[in-house]
Amino acid sequence: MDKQTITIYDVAREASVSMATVSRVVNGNANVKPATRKKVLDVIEKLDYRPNAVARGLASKKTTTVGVIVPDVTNMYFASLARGIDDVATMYKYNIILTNSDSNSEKEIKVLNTLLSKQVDGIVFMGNEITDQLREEFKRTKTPIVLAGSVDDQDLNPSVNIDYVAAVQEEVKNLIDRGNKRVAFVCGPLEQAINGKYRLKGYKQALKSAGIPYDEKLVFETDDTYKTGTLLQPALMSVNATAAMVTDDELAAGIMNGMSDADVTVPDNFEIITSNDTKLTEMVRPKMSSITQPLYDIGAVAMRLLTKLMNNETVDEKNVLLPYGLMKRESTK
Amino acid sequence: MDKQTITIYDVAREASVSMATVSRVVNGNANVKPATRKKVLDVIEKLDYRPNAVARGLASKKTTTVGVIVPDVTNMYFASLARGIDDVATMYKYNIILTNSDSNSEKEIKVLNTLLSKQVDGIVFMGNEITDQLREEFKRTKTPIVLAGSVDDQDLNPSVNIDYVAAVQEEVKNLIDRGNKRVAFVCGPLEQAINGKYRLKGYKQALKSAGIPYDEKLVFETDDTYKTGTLLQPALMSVNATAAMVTDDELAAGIMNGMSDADVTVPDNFEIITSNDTKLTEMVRPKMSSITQPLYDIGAVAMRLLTKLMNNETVDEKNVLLPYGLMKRESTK
DNA sequence: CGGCAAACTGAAAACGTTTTCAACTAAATC
DNA sequence: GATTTAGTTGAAAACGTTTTCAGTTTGCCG
Repeated sequence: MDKQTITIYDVAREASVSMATVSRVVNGNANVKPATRKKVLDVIEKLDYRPNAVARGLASKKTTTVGVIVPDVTNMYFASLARGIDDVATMYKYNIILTNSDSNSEKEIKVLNTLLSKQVDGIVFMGNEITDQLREEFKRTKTPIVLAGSVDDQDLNPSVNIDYVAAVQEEVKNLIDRGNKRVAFVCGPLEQAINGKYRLKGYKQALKSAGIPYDEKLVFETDDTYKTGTLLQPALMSVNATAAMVTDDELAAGIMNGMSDADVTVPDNFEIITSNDTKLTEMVRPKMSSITQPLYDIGAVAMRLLTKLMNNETVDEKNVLLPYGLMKRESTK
Repeated sequence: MDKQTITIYDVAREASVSMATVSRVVNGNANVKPATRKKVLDVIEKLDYRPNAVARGLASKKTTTVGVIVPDVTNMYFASLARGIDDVATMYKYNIILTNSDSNSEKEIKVLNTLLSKQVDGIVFMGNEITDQLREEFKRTKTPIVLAGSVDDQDLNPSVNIDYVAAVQEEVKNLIDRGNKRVAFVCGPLEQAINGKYRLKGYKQALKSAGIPYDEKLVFETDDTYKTGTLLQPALMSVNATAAMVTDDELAAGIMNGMSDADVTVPDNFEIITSNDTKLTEMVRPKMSSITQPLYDIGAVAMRLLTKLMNNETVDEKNVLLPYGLMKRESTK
């Protein structure tokens, strides 16, 4: 199937110049006489010539395409980041190849390699369990990779995040200060550094500051889904938890609805704080109090950082921490 | 920046064969002696050779990449479709370049052209207002384009949808049968054929069958956002509506919460039916009754259809209608 | 009006594959 | 053992750009 019929050569012939000149005007090179430029431009218009980006990519070794690896676009958290990434990518004339990994390390590696084979100029990676093997692959390539909303406990790659430890610590402290002696920590897989290393650390620190002993029974490791959340009420009650710090909005919404369905009123009899501040927090009743993260900006800043890396500009700070906030809504007292 | 150092030529030299042979084994061509194949494969392994997809694309005129144009990935409806698309794309060894258009016709045209310049093998388009100019661009290219969850009133492009007219008609009929004399129709922009031509038609037909005159005051044209929904309660009350057929889940959630906030209980004093059956319908309280659409499948089937088109296979049905359903939850009596 | 720098232009070599075509080898047929 | 045939292989030409380098204008100065 012929996608493209008109080449730079056709334009050159029609305009009685060389391909080199056509290439120059297409690329906005200054060294072209205005008259020549106009002539070429007219022919381009007339022939409806559209440069072939593949050929261009081969010749220039730049594809103006970046890869984006995301666990699941269907998750609002990642969708927001992806949107931020695409917007600044577009701003800098890049396109994104978006791939879903389902946080499956095998898929991640596979997809990383197909992205590299497609010669992307850079990669934004989201996903929180960075296996040794994946880390090796990261190291092996010269293509810049930045992590967005994702932490690697060994800070090898540039990244954009918020300070998860501090944010969780602060919120859990508030919960404790309000009289909750037994605060549950409901999270996604603990193997993911963001949960097992960072957020859990914040939780423990808050406990410690308040002189409350850490009780493993209060830690609920889940799969981060709404459905799972809805089923958690009995377990939460059985350990006498009166509040929960939850690491995912959908999960938190599930818990909240599970509570309501069991006639446990939120926040009077159970307080809930969630972590991602997606728009879901406002759509649900009661509205969920949350750590606020600039989701869109995390993506946007990550992509901006990547453009610098791709241009070999020096970056002052490799691991960016964006400010977080605490938004009190109706799921806390 | 050198992304790739090892070429097919290096492999050829190291294995003492020609590049043609290496190309053959890489592409699984049968005409290679097993011994040779093994030798080449070993060298590939040893050198960690990874074929350059850009060069391949130039030589073969196939990029194994498809473009996906979406109004906004952040909208769960489109995110679900996108996920379906990506999954079957991956299944058929394609990658997707994902771009957000914000339903802006200018952006759509621009993005379409950059996708074509990148030589994508096909395009999945989502967006409901297909301007004449866009339609022209569609016609001009030989690259196959399929519409997913999007209708063009002139059925020029292959598409995958549900029968919006019938679905809305059926739901509105149910509302009327349950005694609602004044059913509002709350929708996104009427210029979008899916609203102005299809859904509205279903609404009118239901009215007509029931012998109820069409009242323009009951039609609320909005921008499809949650926020707008929350503000709609007074207007809805002022026209004495007792139920609403809503064309977007977030919008519907907004309306519902707006009602609750004004102490109008749903469904006792106001019934709501929504249209997209995203997971939001279940997360909100009361859960929203909805037309069910196989969102993921619409994307998946669209992509599958596209693969056929890209292979020049004959397709039996160009405009696919997937089955819809009606899911009663708690926002209707 | 000769000379020189600056501005402009073109020829041709990359870029890393696929693909065609011809040539070669080994097996099969008679 | 000669001939055919099928199975393997390699040389080289595409694919559509960018980029280098050398060459040609042009404009300006004295």
